[in-house]
Amino acid sequence: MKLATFNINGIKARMEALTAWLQAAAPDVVCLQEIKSVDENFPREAFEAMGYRVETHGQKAFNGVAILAKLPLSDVRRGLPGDDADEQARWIEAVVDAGRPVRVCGLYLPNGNPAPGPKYDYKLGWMARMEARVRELIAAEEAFVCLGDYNVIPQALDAAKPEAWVGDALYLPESRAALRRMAHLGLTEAVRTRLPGPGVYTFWDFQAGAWERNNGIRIDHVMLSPQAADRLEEAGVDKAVRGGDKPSDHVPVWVRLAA
DNA sequence: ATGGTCGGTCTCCGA
Repeated sequence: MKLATFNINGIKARMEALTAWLQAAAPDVVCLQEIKSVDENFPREAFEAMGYRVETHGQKAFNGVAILAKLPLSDVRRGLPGDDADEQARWIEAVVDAGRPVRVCGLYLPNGNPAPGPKYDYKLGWMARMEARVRELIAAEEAFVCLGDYNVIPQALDAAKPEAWVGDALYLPESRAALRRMAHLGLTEAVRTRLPGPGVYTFWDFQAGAWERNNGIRIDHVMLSPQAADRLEEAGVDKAVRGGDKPSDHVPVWVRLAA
């Protein structure tokens, strides 16, 4: 089973690039971030015609996540638990009903800039809530995968110019420590394991010729529960997508799990 | 060195 994550930065603007990649890469499951659409306006029929079930958790103009799956989905949940006042659409999960079921959690972790400040506080609070949900799922001892745009650069080797990110919310010690805490609960970061780097990036800014200069960072991650990590066969980053027509600033990241 | 680009929408904000 192939599972992928792709921050598309706007579904309307990305239909051509996204459908072309889906045809070529043929993931069984893909988690999308920054759909920037309410659920009613998401072009679900286009993906259903390609054989995907579609589950969205959107909002107007910003954020928004979705799961597309060629297999049946059950227990679909929208929103990260732990704060009923949080209206930002950044979390969706569902169980993929394969031969051996896998729970898929699609996430768009807050950017957090500028730091310090209320946006950074929200980021760290969100990560604490995610850790609480991960603890619940670990305790259940089921296979699950948390894929998405984490907006965290784990280590210096995950940035072409780490010195440029000092003081940024994506690279501050507290952000990296919060990500490490989830790893220490038993989650395996798939791309780190299979492509130990350096030079593996998933995001290149639209500005300042970042792509042409290969000034990238690795912030889109796939974290595997112990039961999912047992089944990890392969992980990859579809870097070439960044050089296509009307690209997102992120590229897809994927894993293949044994059936 | 420092300005530069997108997407969605309301003419600026978030990234």
